Amino acid sequence: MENMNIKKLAKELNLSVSTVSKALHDSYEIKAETKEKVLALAKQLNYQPNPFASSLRRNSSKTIAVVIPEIAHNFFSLVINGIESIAEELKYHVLIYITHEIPEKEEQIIRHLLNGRVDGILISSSGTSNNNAHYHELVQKGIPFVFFDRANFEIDAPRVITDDYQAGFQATEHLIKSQCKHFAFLSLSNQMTAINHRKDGFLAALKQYQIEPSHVHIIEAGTDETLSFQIIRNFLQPLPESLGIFSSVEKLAIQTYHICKEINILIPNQLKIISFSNLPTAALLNPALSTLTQPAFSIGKEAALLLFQSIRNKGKIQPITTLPQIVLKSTLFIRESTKM
Amino acid sequence: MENMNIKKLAKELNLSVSTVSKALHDSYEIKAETKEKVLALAKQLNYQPNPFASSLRRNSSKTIAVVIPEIAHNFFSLVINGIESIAEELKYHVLIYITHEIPEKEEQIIRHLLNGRVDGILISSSGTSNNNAHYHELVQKGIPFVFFDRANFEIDAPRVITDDYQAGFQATEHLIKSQCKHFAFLSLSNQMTAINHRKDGFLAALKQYQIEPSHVHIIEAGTDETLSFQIIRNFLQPLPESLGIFSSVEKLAIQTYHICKEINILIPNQLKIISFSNLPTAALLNPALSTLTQPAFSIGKEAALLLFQSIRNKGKIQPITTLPQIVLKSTLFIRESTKM
DNA sequence: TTTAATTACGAAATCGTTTTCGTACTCTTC
DNA sequence: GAAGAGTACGAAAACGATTTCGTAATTAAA
Repeated sequence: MENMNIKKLAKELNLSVSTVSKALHDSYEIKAETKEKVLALAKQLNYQPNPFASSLRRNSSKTIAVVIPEIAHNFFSLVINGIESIAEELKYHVLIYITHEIPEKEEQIIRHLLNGRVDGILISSSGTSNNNAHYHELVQKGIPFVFFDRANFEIDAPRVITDDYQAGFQATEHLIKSQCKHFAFLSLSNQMTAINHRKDGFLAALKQYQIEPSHVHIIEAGTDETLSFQIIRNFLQPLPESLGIFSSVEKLAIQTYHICKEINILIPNQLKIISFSNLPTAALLNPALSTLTQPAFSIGKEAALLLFQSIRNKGKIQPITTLPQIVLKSTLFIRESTKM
Repeated sequence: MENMNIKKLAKELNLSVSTVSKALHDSYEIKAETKEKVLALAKQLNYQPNPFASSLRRNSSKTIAVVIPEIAHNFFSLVINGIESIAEELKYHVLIYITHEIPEKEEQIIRHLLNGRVDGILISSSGTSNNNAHYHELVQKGIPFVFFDRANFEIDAPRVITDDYQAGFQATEHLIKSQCKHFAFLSLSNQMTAINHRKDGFLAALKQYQIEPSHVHIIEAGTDETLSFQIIRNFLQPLPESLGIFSSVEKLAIQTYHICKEINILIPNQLKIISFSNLPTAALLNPALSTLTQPAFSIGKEAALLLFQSIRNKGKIQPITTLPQIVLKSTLFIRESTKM
């Protein structure tokens, strides 16, 4: 009795394979009595259908993929939590792929997923916007996908994002009102939509308050750890007067903290800093870090819901509707790192 | 040309399906010229074999599962990073399942995976040791699995763990030498092997230094967030004199920090604390947190390597060998939270 | 009583691969 | 030139489910 399968089950029951299959799927063709017998023996013999045979025949995998730049990152792991909460409920399986912020890696992963292994994909893009071919291939193949956080706006796919522009504006306004004179925006690259929206908000606020352009600094630190350390350190030496930093991602804020500790810059006296972050310890840092916190869990949940909606609608006639775009709000937490 | 498959490919090439399949797998039966033609057209038409048909026939899925208590947790996400690094190299896919620390959930997940969806499983157990039936079923079905961090020692499966006893001893010794008088161990439950080993090390150190048993406190805070907050808060009021806390997990240490902030307990003056933790911001906390840091990435890597070894050996005659158990060392970082 | 519909099941095709055979054909070798 | 070995391919049987179609047996309708 090494492996149970539907054939053995049928033989044991003196029924045909098709009858058993139908009984297991509660088909109207099978009478209640037979169904009960089948279910009972299936449970007793611990029968579980072979998922590959099933997927092959049905052409659906009950599996989705999550493609993210990194996983050891509070934001993304919280998003996964949200995704999992929905997937688990719908009995879907979740495959994880990590791009390590390498666009080519993302392309390769997406291209691989064209083979039908998954019914849908959730993507937080690592891509530069100049190569969208792989997304178009997904569209062509009819594989549903949803962007979250880092969306590609040139692609017609549903997305769940946050109010990055407004949040950026708000954070910057806060720095301005905290009497900063110089303003720096810490960015990973100028190719990521979410980060660019934050930057736009930053710049808009500075413009509105008529900040001298020479007092505005855009620092592109990149994704390489040691390199970004150097870039930030260089920027801080010599230290601009009354500097207010708006970090677009948590990692760069933490690096800035480390550097300040190392070269004895006092926060918030000499430098104020606010950052996008989902750090559970933001309030416990020395000094407590002011943050813009994204509703990461909800982002995951909403993105998953959108994806499953697309999966369900597949094949059906799509009503001419506006592209689903969900915008969630980040929350501003003012703490000591931006104290006057 | 909706979906490419091997049949269409064969027709296009005027070859049989079997020849094409063999050519794609570089079989010696096919001559070089034919192989080239097949490969060329396959690439041109963007042919990718259907993974389910392949898995069904080969009875292998090129997929592993990772079953963990939670994901929004520095330790586990770093472990996943390690696992992914190996899986990616071997072109395996990684499914993630989260138990939320619920043993029944773990059982259910494992039982589901008996259907052959994955070639192997990496488990950090949420289980109480009194129910091992699902592990035995895995053994019976011949599905390889490896424990990491939270192992079940009653099950004969390879495992990757850390030197929890020694680390616990070392941490406690450090607290003793920092002039603490009372000692508390913060635990999630008394059912998790790794945590119990840490506790054993804790108790052994206290015994060796002849600490009065009435000065030793074991706090089982449980996995529920609000409840554990209360339990810790209650313990700290009134505050035992010269208290040294050894937290077996990061989360409880962070909660302790929050509580101390709230009720104005000064660390390290009134209370010293050291914790197992992979927090990237441990050194930036107020005060900087002394930690025992597990080599999380390596744990993931080693566990994955063991698993793939088991997968490869499957079916082959197992040499009578000792059960693979890899013990990695945690690192002690002494910081301000345990300063005299 | 005949016809039509309904009920409950089974045979067989199908999903897209992989793999086991079988077999023409060429090439040695004695 | 007969036997044996090697080369290069094809036919067909798996893998384990799902689903279409067909059909006996019963019931309902006319």
